[in-house]
Amino acid sequence: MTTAYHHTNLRASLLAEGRRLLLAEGYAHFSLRKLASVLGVSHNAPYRHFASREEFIKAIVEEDAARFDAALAAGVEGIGDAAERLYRLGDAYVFFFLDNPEVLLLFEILPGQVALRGEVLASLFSKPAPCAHREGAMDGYELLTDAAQPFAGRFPGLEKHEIALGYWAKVHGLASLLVAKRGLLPEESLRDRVRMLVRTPF
Amino acid sequence: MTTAYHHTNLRASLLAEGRRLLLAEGYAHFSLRKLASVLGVSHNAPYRHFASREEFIKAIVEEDAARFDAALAAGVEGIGDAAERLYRLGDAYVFFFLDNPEVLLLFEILPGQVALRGEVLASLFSKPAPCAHREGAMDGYELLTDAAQPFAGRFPGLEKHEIALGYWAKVHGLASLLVAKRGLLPEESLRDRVRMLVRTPF
DNA sequence: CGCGATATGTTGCCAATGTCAACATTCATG
DNA sequence: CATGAATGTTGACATTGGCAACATATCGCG
Repeated sequence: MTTAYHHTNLRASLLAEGRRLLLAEGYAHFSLRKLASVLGVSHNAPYRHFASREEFIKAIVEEDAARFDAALAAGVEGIGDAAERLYRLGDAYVFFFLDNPEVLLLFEILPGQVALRGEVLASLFSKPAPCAHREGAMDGYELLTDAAQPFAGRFPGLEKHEIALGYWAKVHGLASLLVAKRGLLPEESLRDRVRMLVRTPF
Repeated sequence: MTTAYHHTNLRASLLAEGRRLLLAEGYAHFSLRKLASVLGVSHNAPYRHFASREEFIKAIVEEDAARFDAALAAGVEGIGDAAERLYRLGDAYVFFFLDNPEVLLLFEILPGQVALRGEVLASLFSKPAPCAHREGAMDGYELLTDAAQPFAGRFPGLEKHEIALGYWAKVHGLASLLVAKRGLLPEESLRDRVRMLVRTPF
């Protein structure tokens, strides 16, 4: 099989080793040629699988985005109550980045991606086309605003929509800050503290 | 003066034009040589002022960090009340990035910088060495935790420190989300809405 | 004023890199 | 087995970051 020519799954190897190299060397110093040489293939082999360096890095990030999506989906699986679903989504969001801080770095590498990645979140802040989704699917925007509903009365100046935004800003900001600066919360009780913060009304 | 040799303030020109190029071409495709040629100097002229491409980009970001600091400082100038100072800091934080969205992109370019830049914020999440500051200076950490004090009673599970963290996460997240996705809030009432959100207790 | 040190800018050079084109090998499918 | 599609290789080229050596301007100091 591995005839020294066909590398039996170069694409996968490139992605795996590429992620490691990318994180080790940093975006600026990462090079496709180095990657190719590490895998023992010619400097142009990667171009049979990816159109350019840029596209290759995008592919790596896309893999992580899929894992991220899966984690969010898993976090709310089987939860019926709207508010609880929201909280679980918040947990999953922060925990995923705490468990995979390098993914946040990768997300930030791609210009304009910041940390709104993931199919689930994509719909979170865009009013969905009416019923364009599969029926059972979670709709991020409705999920958020529904969960925000009970609090709407408590903050007279704010609409439901804005409460949802404020809430999600907190969740996103927590992930961002906690990853950027370790030690803001004691490591041993970190997850409990995050759960607490995520569940603090607004 | 401008004898075609000495460019009478190459350093400043490099920084100004460099920022434009960096934002136009993106981090990956920005090159010192292109910059030099745009300014009509030799490809090595920039190296008389900056040690490397990396250092050059850092210098650009540093300029913005200074402006950012200034904006934060200006935002709380003359405000005595602790809570109001906190809110003003939140306003200034979000507004600065709304007014200068490209700066957030630049901050994110540098690995590990995320958006905790600025001298003011640097102290925000690090317990300051006791009295290592000039007396009159604002101390971010105390500022935050002091302002959070009144709310501590309302959230039994959370310490003052954590309330402050949650609050700042919201502010930071707001800036991040609003810059990443324009149109989340209506443009005309944007600033008022932000002020409202920043002033919502926790 | 003059002169030397220093700052600033230039030219030449090199290795590393992204990417294209042409070619080679293997695989799959009839 | 033959032939075209995948997959991998070699060679070439322009661009780039960065070093070294050199040129010119500026400035301090006698």
